Amino acid sequence: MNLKQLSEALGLSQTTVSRALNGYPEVSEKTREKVRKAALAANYQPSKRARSLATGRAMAIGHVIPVSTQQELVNPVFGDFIAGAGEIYSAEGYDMILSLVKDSDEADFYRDLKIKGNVDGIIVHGPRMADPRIALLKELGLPFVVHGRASDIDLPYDFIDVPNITAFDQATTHMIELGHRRIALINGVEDLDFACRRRKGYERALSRAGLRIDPALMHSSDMTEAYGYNAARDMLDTDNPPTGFAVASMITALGVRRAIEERGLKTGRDVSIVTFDDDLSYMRNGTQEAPIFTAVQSSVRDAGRHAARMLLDRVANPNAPAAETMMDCGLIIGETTGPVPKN
Amino acid sequence: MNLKQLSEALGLSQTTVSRALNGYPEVSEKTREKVRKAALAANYQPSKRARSLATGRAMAIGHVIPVSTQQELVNPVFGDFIAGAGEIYSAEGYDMILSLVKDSDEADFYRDLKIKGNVDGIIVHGPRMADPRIALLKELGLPFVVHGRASDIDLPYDFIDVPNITAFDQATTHMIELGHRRIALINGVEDLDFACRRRKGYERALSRAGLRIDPALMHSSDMTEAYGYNAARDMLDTDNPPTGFAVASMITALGVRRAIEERGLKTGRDVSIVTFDDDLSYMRNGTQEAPIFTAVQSSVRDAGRHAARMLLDRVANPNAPAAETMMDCGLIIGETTGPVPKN
DNA sequence: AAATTCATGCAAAGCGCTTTGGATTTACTG
DNA sequence: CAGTAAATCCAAAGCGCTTTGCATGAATTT
Repeated sequence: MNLKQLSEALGLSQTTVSRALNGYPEVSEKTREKVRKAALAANYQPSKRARSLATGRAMAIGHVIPVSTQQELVNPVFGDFIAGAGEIYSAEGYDMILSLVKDSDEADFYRDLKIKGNVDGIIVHGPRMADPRIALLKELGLPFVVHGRASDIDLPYDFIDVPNITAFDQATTHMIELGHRRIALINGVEDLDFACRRRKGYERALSRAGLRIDPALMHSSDMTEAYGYNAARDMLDTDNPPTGFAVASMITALGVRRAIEERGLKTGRDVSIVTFDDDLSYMRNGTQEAPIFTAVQSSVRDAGRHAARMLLDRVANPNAPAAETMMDCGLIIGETTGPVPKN
Repeated sequence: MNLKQLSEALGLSQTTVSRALNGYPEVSEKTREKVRKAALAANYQPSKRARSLATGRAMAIGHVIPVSTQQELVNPVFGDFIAGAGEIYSAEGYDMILSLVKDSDEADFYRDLKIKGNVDGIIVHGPRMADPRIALLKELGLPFVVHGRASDIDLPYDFIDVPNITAFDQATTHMIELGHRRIALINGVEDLDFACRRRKGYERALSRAGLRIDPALMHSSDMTEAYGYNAARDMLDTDNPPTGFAVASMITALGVRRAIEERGLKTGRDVSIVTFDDDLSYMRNGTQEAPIFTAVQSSVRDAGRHAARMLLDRVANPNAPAAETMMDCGLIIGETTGPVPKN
């Protein structure tokens, strides 16, 4: 059933039927109601393809997920971010198009995306320091919102981020206040902007407390469970092990805990952990029960919702001034931190 | 730059240019080469919208991800599955459209998908027992591949699955052979087909060994970390605790381990765990280093790749006989299992 | 009653591509 | 060299929708 058939069945022109269905004022309420009923009865849905060709709007948003070439790692936060964004899209009648792109050939990919015109806008994931994508997208005129931020960029652009510096300052300071002096940082890959900021926050807290920044205590890699385990194990097995860990993700923190427990130590008593917690749906920490990990927490799902709204606004209004959203990020105290042990 | 402009610039008709670019034989190699070069130089890409309207093919595959209404839980395996599938799609020029749908209004959703025509086929995720979606999709004539399987359905349909029964039989038998007699099952939600099968495998192994099937040792819920912890804790705190756990996902198994260690017990010595392991990229178990968890393992990313290929085949050839693919699933021995402790 | 506005509906022109059916040119046969 | 087949290209008709520009008749005003 298409428009033509429906309009013939109704004895109306395609124009009128189309207008009736799309809420244009040039059609009487009586006709509109009649058309609506007929459409419902005939199970009529306008073809997305035809519609978007005619309107020039794709009614779709692209999510471009960079896949790090070495590891082929998919960041576990994407699932929840996308779930959040998807809620908004489907409420607004937008499709979500997902593309996983090797970080090597991203530039071409964006260019093609614009030309092929199958999306109205995109969400940029995993921004790096001074990320070149931002200038490119601006130049292409393809609406976008960055999930995260890219430092050292002059252009104004839309982004939504968590206060990473503050968060890791807070996390580190919390341990400092508990008496910890040797605090390790188990960070993500530091050409990613968020990781860089977390490191800055960590360093700021140490400096404020007059503590030395020790490169031997700072690690940076893809945030897997194994990485957390390995990094923690190596540091714990030295002569002068850290008593606290600031960790960039729950998954990695689980690995850290594994290393701690394996050494016969007790997390929270012998060694403390504060982690960043994206509030992943299958790994809730304190949302339904008492928190396990002491953590700086911010819901990535909420971020997804918010980012989607920002992008749809941008699509609707390309010339509005750039919007910058900062998510809330609170320290929640769980069982993985405690006063530094005396010895 | 569109077809018309390009063809005018070349002094050729749109037909010829289109044919040249799409590899039709009616155009000389010389012309084709000339056209190709011009297209490249002008950065020409055919509009996806227009093309799919003309051809009737959307060049897009839909992934419909059911979101359980209570928990709003996104199964962490989707990320990797989609990463695998995405590789294939992009190699074949297909887009991937993701939709998260509340399991309540799925039927309508599929119907609309077909009518609106924005996908050529879909992957069905999270099949339940006797899942009604399969009959519906057959009836709609929308090509699909099921990730998993739905029991009790007579119709032939394409699916890719892991041998869940065998896998959990094997996992359970492994512990039985180590002397365990009280083995708990920490399963997913059992109206999902895969969970039901895993339970069958578990029960089969127990029965074969002449062990009693004890409902008190069988739990079923959304596979979160907290669920694993809670279920294990409750059972371990009884008078007659299990000495082994068969667990349906790594995430949940992490929770089980947490409960074990918290009780001052050592995993693998005092209590054993065998888990199902989807080989998630951020939680590798034995792929790069010695395995931590004893597990029945099957790469969900590979499954994604394979499912995508199956679906594209189906789209190309709607009347081929139904294809059923069974993934490999091997038991890998890690450190979380050991002989039952004597006491 | 004539002049003006408003409400309602229509025909037709795109949107940018693919593809059908034909026309024209070139190459090949006997 | 005429006659046929093959190669090469083109004009134009869709695909299913939105939207522009008009036409019609009803309602309102003077």
